[in-house]
Amino acid sequence: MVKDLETELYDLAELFKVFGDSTRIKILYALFENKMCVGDLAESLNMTQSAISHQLKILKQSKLVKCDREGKQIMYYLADAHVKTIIDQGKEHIEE
Amino acid sequence: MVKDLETELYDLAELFKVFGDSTRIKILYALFENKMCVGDLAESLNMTQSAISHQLKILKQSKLVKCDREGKQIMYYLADAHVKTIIDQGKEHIEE
DNA sequence: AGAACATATGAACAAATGCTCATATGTTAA
DNA sequence: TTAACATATGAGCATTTGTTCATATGTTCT
Repeated sequence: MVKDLETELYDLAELFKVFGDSTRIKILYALFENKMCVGDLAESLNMTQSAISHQLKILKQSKLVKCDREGKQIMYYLADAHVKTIIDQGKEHIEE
Repeated sequence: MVKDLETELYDLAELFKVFGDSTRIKILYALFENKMCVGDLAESLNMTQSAISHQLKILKQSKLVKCDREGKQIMYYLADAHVKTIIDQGKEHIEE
């Protein structure tokens, strides 16, 4: 799938914008270890269910997380290894 | 330098926020090849000198770029290899 | 010193963003 | 089918953000 450079850089910025929010980073970080449901994420981050759900929607649209329903709950998990790699690279930059 | 997790994740989000803007990504991309002065960046991206200068300030504060004065001009360049690595990882995620 | 060039900066404004609140949707169990 | 639980969603609001405009700062050359 070929895109012109302008579009590619725009999409890149859109992707990083998703990483560029504390709540979303915390969600992703929480999902490093285990998959989690919305309620547990909310409790874990001490935020409302609604706030978390809104952010999960953005993460899902960006294909950073995926989810499966398990009964009443919907379990969220990291979509692929890039997520962790990108965050780790960011960490390295900071820790200098 | 040790930080608690909360702070570390906050700083991470702040870093990615910097990557999360088209103008700044375009600037960084332009600097992949050569160091450039403010005026040339502005012309290259077809934006005003002021707009570019404001964004360069943010990039500099985040230590993503550095600069040296060369006569009347101030040459900007990527601060380190992480910048390119992070952008490349983002690209990989998108190109799937 | 003064003119010309290059960059930085602050205020102001419009657009984007994240949270809250209320409510809708969807699932399970009685 | 109804109640209870789990998640999603839309509108509204306050905050943040990026650009523009005007102007300040800094450098070079005459």
